[in-house]
Amino acid sequence: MIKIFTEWERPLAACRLFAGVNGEELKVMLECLNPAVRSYRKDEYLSVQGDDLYGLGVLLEGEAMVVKENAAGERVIMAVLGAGDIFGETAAFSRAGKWPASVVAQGDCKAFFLPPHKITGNCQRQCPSHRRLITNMLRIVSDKALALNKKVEYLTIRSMRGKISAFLLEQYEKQGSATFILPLKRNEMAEFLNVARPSLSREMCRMRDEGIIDFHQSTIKIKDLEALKSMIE
Amino acid sequence: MIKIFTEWERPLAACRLFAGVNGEELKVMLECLNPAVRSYRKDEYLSVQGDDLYGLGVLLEGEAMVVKENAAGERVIMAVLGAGDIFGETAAFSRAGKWPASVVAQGDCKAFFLPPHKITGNCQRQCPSHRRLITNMLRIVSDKALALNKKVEYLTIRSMRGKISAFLLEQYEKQGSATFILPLKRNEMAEFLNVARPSLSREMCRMRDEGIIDFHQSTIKIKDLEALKSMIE
DNA sequence: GTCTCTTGGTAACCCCGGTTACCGCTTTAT
DNA sequence: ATAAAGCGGTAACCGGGGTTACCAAGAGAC
Repeated sequence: MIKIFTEWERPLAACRLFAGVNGEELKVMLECLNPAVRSYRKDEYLSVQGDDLYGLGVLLEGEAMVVKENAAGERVIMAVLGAGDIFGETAAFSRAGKWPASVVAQGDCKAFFLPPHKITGNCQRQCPSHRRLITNMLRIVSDKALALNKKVEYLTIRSMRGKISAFLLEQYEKQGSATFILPLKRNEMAEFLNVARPSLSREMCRMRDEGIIDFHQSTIKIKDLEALKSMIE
Repeated sequence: MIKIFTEWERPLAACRLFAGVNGEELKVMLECLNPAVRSYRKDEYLSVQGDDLYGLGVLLEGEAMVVKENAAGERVIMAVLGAGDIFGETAAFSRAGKWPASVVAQGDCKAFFLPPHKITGNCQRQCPSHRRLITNMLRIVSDKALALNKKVEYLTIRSMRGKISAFLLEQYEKQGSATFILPLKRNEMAEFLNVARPSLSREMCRMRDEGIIDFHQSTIKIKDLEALKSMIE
């Protein structure tokens, strides 16, 4: 499968699963792993929540969204994936053999899937970096768990102001400026925070009227940082 | 550290970190890992949210609670630990070097901590089972992530009836009988579901009045399973 | 025994935020 | 260019559930 290596060298090099593995070794390992690349169109499902999971997913091209549907049928955005990102990593190595969430293509996508035993098992050729895969996975899954922890933090905030403030503060810290672009549209942001879209609009406008923030479309400006921080309580 | 092995053989054998490692090998590995055992009294903190994390925790004796405090100061119960359970596993192998939650002793406890490099690094003695530790960790952390996913599912249910129903149904499935004992007191259950305690009482009583459930203290009986299931929506 | 602490049921109040519906603006398709 | 779809602000309505406060029943402690 040298084709995979040459055609998607960049996303693979960026993939955290292969972190610390140099080009030549990566080529050897890919032959060893021998994954099958599949193509998807916009809005097509790379995986469906509840379906049997036979391997860890690696996104080579395009953008996809991890979406969780709860018992009430409400959709909650879990993550947005880009080229080189992996998905299904939590379920692949645990007891449950089902997809805990769905992955939907946001545009045309290409991806491949790796059965977990290809990562944890000893490969016949004894690739020197094979062991590296396991420790990489350990780190990836740990980070994932930590991100979920963060998600729980958001969800346990009871008031909407609190959620909005926590979200804006995180974006502010991530982007480093008091004026920044929201990475999500209103309905996506509402979905992420698990609130109703009109309620979100209403509350954000109130906060604007009170002089705490200012915004225009996706451009947002924090005017009163301290007030924002105190909102979380 | 043979003392550790002989004194806590049972909890260590039950510990998922050492799953698949037989007694003799375990003894050798413990000498290699050389952990320091620490004691705690009831209500003492084994770890404090936000503090620097220097290692993965292993509970040898007693019972402890993993508690997360959000920005609003509300406490949310994340898990209850028993002898042989580990904690801090998510944070230990990720980038963040801080405890994402606190661990509080529910009674007198004993525990030890293992720096992550002792698990992922090559040990000088080349213990045959050392590699096993890493794959065990991978599975443990994956399960953890999946459990957090479950937690997120609870939290994304908007109505209180839905939360109560989901919780009772899970207990019902776990305990296998329509009549069972709730593992949490009312205030703990309220904390777990992230709702106010009086509101929980009120709603449970309504459900009783409607003939869906019946209860007395911690003993609860599901009278109308179908009705309960339909509540989640 | 009585005192105190914990646990859990109850009721009144009222606010936050979900629901619905509508409208104007922007983007994309044909 | 015009239609169609998506996005986001606004307003009225009202109910779920948070808050507070009080009380009753157990559970230890002494």
